[in-house]
Amino acid sequence: EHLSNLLISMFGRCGALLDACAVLYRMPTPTVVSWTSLITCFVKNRHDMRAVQIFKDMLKVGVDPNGVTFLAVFNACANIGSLSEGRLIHVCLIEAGLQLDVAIETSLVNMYSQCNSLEEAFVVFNKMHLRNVVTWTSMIAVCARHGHNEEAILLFWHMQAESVEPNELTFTSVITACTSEHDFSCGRLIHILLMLNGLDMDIGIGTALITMYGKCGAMHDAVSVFSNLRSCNLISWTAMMTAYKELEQHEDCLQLYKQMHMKGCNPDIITFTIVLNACASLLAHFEGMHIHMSIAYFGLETDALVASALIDMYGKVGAFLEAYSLFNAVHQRDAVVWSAMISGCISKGDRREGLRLFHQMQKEGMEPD
RNA sequence: CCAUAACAGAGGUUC
Repeated sequence: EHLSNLLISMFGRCGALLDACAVLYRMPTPTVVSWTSLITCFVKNRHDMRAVQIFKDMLKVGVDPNGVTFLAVFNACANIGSLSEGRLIHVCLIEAGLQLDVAIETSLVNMYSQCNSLEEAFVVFNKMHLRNVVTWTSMIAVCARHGHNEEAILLFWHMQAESVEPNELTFTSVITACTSEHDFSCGRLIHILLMLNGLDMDIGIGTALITMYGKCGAMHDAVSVFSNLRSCNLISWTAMMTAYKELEQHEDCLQLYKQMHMKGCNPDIITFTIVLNACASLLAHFEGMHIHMSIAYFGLETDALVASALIDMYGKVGAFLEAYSLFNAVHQRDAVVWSAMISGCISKGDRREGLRLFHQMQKEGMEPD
């Protein structure tokens, strides 16, 4: 039956869920490992509701879950985001009377935070006797995601105090918290820690650092991190361009865009909006048109994000015909597309047209913000 | 030991 169990998880990896089920149903006496393998299959293929259902079937036929089963099923609850289901299975866990280990408790923490119950996540977290890097990182990331940045930063130092070694994920999460808090001194301190073990050249961490320094106005530091990066990808290029743009170094932003292009790295929606913003600030009509051509080449003209940046750029440089024709070509107009077009009219001095669009926007069911 | 926990980093208009 070890072979059958392996078969189940193998089918799961291939996405052949029906075959996985068939194997289990053909087994004379499926064990807890068989059931758990099947649940894991469904979770991996994002059929989380079904996974929970299978867990219940398993209980019904009298097979007792073990720790691994709970890991899988808490994962499913986390993906569904159903707090009531999660609590119910938490009760099952307690009733099962299993010896809790750090992995089970961490998956509980994660489940509660994914279900938006930071309080319950903390209750579990605070009760834990042993917390490893995954536990701490999970808690830090969750706090940052919920905007509890000070808490995330405090947790990081607490973790240091307990001599748990942070990893790449830990660092990116806590740096993100520093970014949102505009906490330059903490960010710099963490940067120093990173330089001690060479992780400051890691692309993910480096990108987070660039953004942190950019948001804190420390252009010099951002550039130095960028130039020390082990390698570059689209995200790190874009982060650096964003830093330049936000600190009003628009020429440098466009310069970097050209460099990226020369290195053969293709821009995406986010990159385009950033460089278009830079063009708008510089009133660089020609440069903007050039970028517009690239956007058309990639077929991204009617994307709402890109279109609003294009309309904004054309509006600011005074090219209203272009702005208008783009505006008319966008099918999914969100509030930002409308705002970009309306403020284009206003800055041109055409208040009447601006007002007309404002009313038309409401008529089309778009709420102004 | 046949199944085994966090999966992070760049985002547009106006303010």
